[in-house]
Amino acid sequence: MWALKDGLKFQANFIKCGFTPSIVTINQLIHLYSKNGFVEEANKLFDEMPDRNVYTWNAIINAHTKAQNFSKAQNLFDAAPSKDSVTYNLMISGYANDEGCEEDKAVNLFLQMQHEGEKARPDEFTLTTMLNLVAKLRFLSWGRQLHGLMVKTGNNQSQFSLSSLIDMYSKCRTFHDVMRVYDGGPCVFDLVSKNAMVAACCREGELDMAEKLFWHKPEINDVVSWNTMIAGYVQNGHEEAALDMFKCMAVKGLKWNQHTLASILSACSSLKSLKMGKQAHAWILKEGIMNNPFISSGVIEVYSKCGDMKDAKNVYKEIMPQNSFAISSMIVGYSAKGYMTEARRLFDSVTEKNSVILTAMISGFVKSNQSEEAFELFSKFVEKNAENLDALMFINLLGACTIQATIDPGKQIHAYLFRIGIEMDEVLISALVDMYAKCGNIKYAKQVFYSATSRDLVLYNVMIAGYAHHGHEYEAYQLFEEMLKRGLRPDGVTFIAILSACRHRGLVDAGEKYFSSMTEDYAISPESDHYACMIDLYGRANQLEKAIIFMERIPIQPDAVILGSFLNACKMNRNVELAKATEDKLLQIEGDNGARYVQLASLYASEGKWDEKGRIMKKMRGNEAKKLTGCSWVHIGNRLHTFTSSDRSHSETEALYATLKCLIQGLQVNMPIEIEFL
DNA sequence: CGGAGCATGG
Repeated sequence: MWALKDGLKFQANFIKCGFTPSIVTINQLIHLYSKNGFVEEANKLFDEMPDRNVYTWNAIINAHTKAQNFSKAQNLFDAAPSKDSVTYNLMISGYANDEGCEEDKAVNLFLQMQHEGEKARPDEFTLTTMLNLVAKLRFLSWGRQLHGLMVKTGNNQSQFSLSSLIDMYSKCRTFHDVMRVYDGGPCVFDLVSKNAMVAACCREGELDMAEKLFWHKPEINDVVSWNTMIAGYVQNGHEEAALDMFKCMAVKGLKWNQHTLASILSACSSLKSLKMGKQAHAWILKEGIMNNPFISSGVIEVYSKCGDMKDAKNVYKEIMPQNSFAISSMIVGYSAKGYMTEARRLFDSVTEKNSVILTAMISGFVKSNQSEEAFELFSKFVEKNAENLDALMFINLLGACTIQATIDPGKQIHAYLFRIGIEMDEVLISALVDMYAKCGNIKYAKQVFYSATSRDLVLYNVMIAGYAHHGHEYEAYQLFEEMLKRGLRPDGVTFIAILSACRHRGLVDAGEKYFSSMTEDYAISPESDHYACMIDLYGRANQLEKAIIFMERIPIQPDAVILGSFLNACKMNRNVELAKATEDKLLQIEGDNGARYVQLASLYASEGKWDEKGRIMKKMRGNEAKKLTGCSWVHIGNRLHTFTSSDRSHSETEALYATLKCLIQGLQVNMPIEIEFL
């Protein structure tokens, strides 16, 4: 192929001499120009050609699809006197890779192609492009059909089809099929297929396997291989390993790029490492890659996660355009610091609000315990923007219901989900089950759980926790067994749920059985929640001696969670001496947590040791520990009413206290009570 | 003379 300069020279010459080159030559020139971004030049050549063949049409269509001029490309496609597979493939790949929502056009062209017969039969190029598209859309059933067609037409043996199939099955979240393709493939993999396989393992959380593949013939690894591994570490919470790989890349003489830095920024955010984040930021500025939206939002995310909202804002002001993820990071950052006014102001200033931004604002409200605002914002938004809703936002809203323990908004959201026909995946179903369980309706939780077509570990975990929460320990055990039968491997969260089930009824034997099964059968190392559960269990079963022995055997430094449980166990078993010793340790760790002082104070009060209680309360004031005021609340209609102790601020306070008085009197004389609500 | 695959966000 010519260099661009030679092409231009050649064209100038033939114009000067009045010589007309062959179609093939002009086709090559059109191709050369389009590859270098000279679409206008290519167009001119095309327009002035006396004769054209199918290559000519393909070259000019290619020029326009690559320049994202789809209407022009489509017009040329429609006008082309003859079309072959390449003509179709160009259009399909153009629509498939477009950022807009033109995917259906790619699918329609693919379907149209089936009627073309010999002239334009779908080939390996068509099938890999289509696999790429269904991977992007996560349409597993279409992917399977394309795989079938590939096998039928004998197009499943090349490295291209191999990598596309691995990628498609991996992105459609069926690792089982990835392995089938991998095991059925050839002995030798090219680099792209290898990289696709490493990425698939990382996506599945199979890091050991990913590492094994990566370090097999490491000399062929390229920047993509390294980026894949780094991203895999970050996504699986191994930020330190990612940073090691990042440094190692430089040693091996491989150059970092935007993908590398995007993952590294994400690692810095997770580690809350402002220092490393700033170093990455400096490198990014030097390389001039701030215009990449992944990078700019990543930098903002670092500052915002580290709580440095001043610098986050400075960066935010500099970047243009401000993409949704940058805005979202700012809102989340403000919310985490409790700057809800700033968060709201930024949110209101955004003219084009999409679901990413809305979800950030809603999640900010939920996390700062302003569930009412979250609901209000949602209903306001939903009126004018009903099509722009996604699952994550509903998961946040359901989280708000769970925190408030208010079932009515939860039910409304559930009904709404049905009405808009959103895809009910495991995550959404889990959020619904959790909401119903924590809002007190285990029956609905169960119904939703059994309505799910497939159940993953998280879904089992929330259901088991739901049963435990409601004291249905038998159902919890049964579900745990069912989960094992279906080949799911329990994790630490499962055991917290199952141990809680034991704890509620003081079922010591069962608890001990599950606790040892966790460490021995599943090699899960217990965390403080597990230890706390066991101590609580012994406490409730009035077996303080066992709790004491258990405490001594805990291999980790007891933290506030463990000591808190132990203190409760002492309280339940009326061992004030031991409680006092625990108290000192606890206050050493958590001197600023007011709730601890209250816990201690109530322990002494229950023993009638008023002097001790006074001593603790004094100590609390001395340390300026603050306890959040406990409150009760009730949802009526669309309003939330909250009440704190001896609170008379409610607008209906007189009527409320009158009703309360009436209720108390009714209870005292043991009479049926009739109350009319407003 | 042409067309395809792997790595980065809530």
